[in-house]
Amino acid sequence: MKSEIEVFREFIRNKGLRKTPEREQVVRAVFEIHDHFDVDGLYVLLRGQNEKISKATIYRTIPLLLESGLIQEAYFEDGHLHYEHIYGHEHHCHLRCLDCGKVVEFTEEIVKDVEEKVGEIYDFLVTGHKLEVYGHCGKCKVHK
Amino acid sequence: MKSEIEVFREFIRNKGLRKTPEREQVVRAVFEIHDHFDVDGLYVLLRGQNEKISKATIYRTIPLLLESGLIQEAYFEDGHLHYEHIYGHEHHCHLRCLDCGKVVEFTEEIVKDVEEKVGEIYDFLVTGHKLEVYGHCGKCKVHK
DNA sequence: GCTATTATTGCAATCAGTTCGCAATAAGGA
DNA sequence: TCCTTATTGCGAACTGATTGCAATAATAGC
Repeated sequence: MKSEIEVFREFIRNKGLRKTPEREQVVRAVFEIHDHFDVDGLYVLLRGQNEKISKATIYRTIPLLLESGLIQEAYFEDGHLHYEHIYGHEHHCHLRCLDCGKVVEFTEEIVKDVEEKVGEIYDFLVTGHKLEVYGHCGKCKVHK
Repeated sequence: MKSEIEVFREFIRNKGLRKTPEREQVVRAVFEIHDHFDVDGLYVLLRGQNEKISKATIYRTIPLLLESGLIQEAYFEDGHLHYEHIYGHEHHCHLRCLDCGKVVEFTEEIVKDVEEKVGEIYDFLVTGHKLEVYGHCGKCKVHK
């Protein structure tokens, strides 16, 4: 299996774009965070590692990461999008606590069947799905 | 079954808030749109009906509609959230075309089972879910 | 019904996240 | 190595959403 940086380089080359240290630093940072992240989180992480990079460049790199399939949008919260890297990870869904914001990941095979079924019925070439289950976690539901 | 405006009035009363024509106009508009909507859409609709209302008031009313269970967030697109009214509608999921943005609604009972199962495993009191399946619709997949 | 209290509204100012214009820089082909 | 031009960083600008405040109007009490 190719490493994420290899996948990225191949993507960049195929698009006729240029390989730059800034873009590769973003890729590295994204796969260093084993959790959901946002643009500011990446910025703080990279700056903390003494990398010279501007927020504008991170913003400009995100669409490349999405298009290359290395990351995907996870959810919208606190006024901005949060992402997660997906390359090399099996697909998973999110279980979110509406009170404390805690997010648990789980996998559920059966949703694949739903994808297939729905795709056939509505004549879609289905490429993926996003399932978020929400409610109140163990700690928070006590007070309800 | 209570009408949406009755549900809203009851909610407002229980919260000790005031019944105002502006808020009720928003409720009416929301249930007049049988599709996904955003704040600007509501604003344009109401202004087109010669209702005097400010965007600030619509923004301030949205959380009330969410809390009362009349609407829910549907998806984030074009830099802002889109909502849909849910009171009086059976739950449904979305199938979205990544190319043209077309959204089809479908219902799938089996996701209820997933909710229950996941809730038990992770000790959550599950209250709902959001499932979005995406891919390329009949028209758009031709060009792929 | 009238009055007093105070929640709500509308407006404009503000804020936060994101995008964009532009000059300086640097990647990569010739 | 040179040349072309994509990319970067900076700050300004933009967009959606929130907030402070004076004017307004909904309700509770009389």
